[in-house]
Amino acid sequence: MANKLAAASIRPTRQRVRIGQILWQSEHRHVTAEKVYMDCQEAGERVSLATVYNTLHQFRSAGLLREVPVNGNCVYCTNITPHHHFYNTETGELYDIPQDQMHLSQLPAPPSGMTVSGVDVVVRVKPNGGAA
Amino acid sequence: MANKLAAASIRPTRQRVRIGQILWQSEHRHVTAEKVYMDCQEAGERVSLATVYNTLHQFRSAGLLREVPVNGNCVYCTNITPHHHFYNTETGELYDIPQDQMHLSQLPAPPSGMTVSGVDVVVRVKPNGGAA
DNA sequence: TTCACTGCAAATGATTTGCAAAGCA
DNA sequence: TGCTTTGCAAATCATTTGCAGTGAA
Repeated sequence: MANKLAAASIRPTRQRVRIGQILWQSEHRHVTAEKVYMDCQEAGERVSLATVYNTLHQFRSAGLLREVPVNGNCVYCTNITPHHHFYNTETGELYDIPQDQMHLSQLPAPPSGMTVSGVDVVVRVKPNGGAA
Repeated sequence: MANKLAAASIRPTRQRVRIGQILWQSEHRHVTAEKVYMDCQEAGERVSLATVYNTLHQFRSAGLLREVPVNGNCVYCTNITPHHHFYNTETGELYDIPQDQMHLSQLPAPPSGMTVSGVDVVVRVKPNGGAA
């Protein structure tokens, strides 16, 4: 983990290493600052919320995390490979859509003077059993 | 305008009618509550910010407005026809992408028990002259 | 040792809410 | 007239920031 951070030019402090371990300990995850903070608490790690926010921002700036464009709170995705999301509008949960399961063709030309820096596709879904 | 609101089962109060006029007075627009509030002020209309927020929510619930999935503040789009957006990551501005200029194929099946209720595509762009 | 990082708590900004007064059907 | 809506300001919620103490190189 320290190497991973160092490779991204981020000084591997204890807090950052721990947060990194929590983020990438298992499968890809979708987290909020609050969630990471709680995970730290549970892991017995003493980290302040402010530091969690700072760290997530740094990780994102360094390209270690992706921010998912969903209204409301900041949600970060630990999967930085190209992919998209299903967004459960009832619960706010996110599920990955592997890139190869979605095809985007005919990307239009951006406004003049602009360069495309990324594309986010959010497929809104809702439980069909829930509301009649 | 009163008819439009009535058709959506929204009681056409003076404030709502005025807000509606401001929203749909011209071309399609992308607005925040704050923006609408300022427009009201300029138009000499006495409406409180809270009412603007409430009204925008109602209009959205009624399907008269679309919410654009961009992190940060709530942005509403007066164009409710299917379309997508360019998102200027430097300024936060949005530009419509007509539906026919973007093709989405192979929409993957949603998680079991879920129904797709909509798809949002946000193409992030940035000025290419800006930062070297 | 030095400068970056962290923690705390207060500050901020956007949005919501409670309650009394006013408006629409 | 009765019930909905509005307005104001205070309350919330998520996130950021200032500053003094702590830690990494």
